[in-house]
Amino acid sequence: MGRGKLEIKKIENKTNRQVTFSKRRNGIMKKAQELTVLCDAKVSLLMISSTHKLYHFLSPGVSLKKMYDEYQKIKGVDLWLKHWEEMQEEQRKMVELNNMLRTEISRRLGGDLEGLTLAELRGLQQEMDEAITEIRNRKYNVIKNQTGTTRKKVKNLEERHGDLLMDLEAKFGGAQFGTGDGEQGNYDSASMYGNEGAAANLFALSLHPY
Amino acid sequence: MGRGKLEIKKIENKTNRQVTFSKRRNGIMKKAQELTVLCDAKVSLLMISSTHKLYHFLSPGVSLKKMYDEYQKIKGVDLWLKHWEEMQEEQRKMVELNNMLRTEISRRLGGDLEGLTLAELRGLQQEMDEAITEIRNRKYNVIKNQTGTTRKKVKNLEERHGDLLMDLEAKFGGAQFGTGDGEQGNYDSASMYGNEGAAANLFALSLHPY
DNA sequence: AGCTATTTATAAGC
DNA sequence: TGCTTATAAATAGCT
Repeated sequence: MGRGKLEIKKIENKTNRQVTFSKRRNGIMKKAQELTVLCDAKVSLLMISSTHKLYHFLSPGVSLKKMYDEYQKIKGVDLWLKHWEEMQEEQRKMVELNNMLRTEISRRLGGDLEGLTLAELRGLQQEMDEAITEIRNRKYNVIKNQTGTTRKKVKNLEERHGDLLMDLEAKFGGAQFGTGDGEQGNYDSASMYGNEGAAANLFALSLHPY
Repeated sequence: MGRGKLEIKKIENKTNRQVTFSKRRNGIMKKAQELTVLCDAKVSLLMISSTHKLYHFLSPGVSLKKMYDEYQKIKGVDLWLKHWEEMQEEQRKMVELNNMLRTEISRRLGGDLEGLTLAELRGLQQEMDEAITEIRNRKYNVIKNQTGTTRKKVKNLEERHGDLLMDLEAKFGGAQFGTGDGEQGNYDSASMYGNEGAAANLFALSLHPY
């Protein structure tokens, strides 16, 4: 209706579209209101414009929630409950996964070993031995790349000392050389080049269940 | 519009009211559809007749719940939305925690070590060394308590062999004796007492982010 | 459910 | 946005 017939397809001119939205919005709201009064009907009308503004009509004496409840009763699906339950299930799975991860860590800290078979224990130990090799390599790598602007000579000494330690540890594959009291002093002097702090708490993650 | 002007007030004649509802219902649905297409708007239209029948229109690509959410956001928060957001926040925290746990495990498998300082690496290695001692003890404990109804003699032999291995490993603090190929056969024979299977997959937890 | 005289809604222009 | 007006659409009352 109007001066010319309008084809029902998206109005590309933005201003035009907004004007038409405004006019038709009022029109449809009036229709909704009339339907409510004339036919004693309950109407809920929500409209969101392309500019994300919301307009709505709701028959007097009804709440939007009641309308949706009726809708759900008739359609047989409780939208809220469905979403709620899906979310809870997701949460449950995540807690479960979380606990598995905690157990994994705990085992790598020497706990939670009771349920494991011999083969499992052996696998675990092997994994950890291999990992320790990685950590040891990384450790010496850090020492080597320690960048101090001063005391370069000390650094070089430590580097050579580090190489020596690495050789020893590689030969015996054990932890004694990396963590014993014997070279504690040497490592601390390496730490002085910028890596002080935080170490004690880094792995203090609580292992209690969520 | 029509043969005569209609006053906007409830139509008392029941049949007439139903007919008018039917006609106008179609009209308003068409209007909603046109508004959707012409103006690129999202429209939700629910109508419940005086005979409790429900009719509705919903713009394509929109869910009723989304419309409702937007409405609630603008009109003020109701309990559902509040709970919903709380739940999402909880979920977010859990994902974060999960990723921290994964990193912890990954580090204990020899990965993700790049960001760590020397002191942190040293702490990590020490933790793992101590844990391995626990695992080793547990391992020999399992061997000792292996309960077989038959082949007791073999068990005893293995027990003694286990003690010997424990002594050796304790002396050198390394993994060579616990995981090398050398005694693989002996350990497998211990496994025969009832702990077969599952070992290979136990620690195969995926480490990809949730 | 059709028909159609009439009322309404609204497109285009200002 | 608001007003005007020519014209398209919707529909009341009837069958």
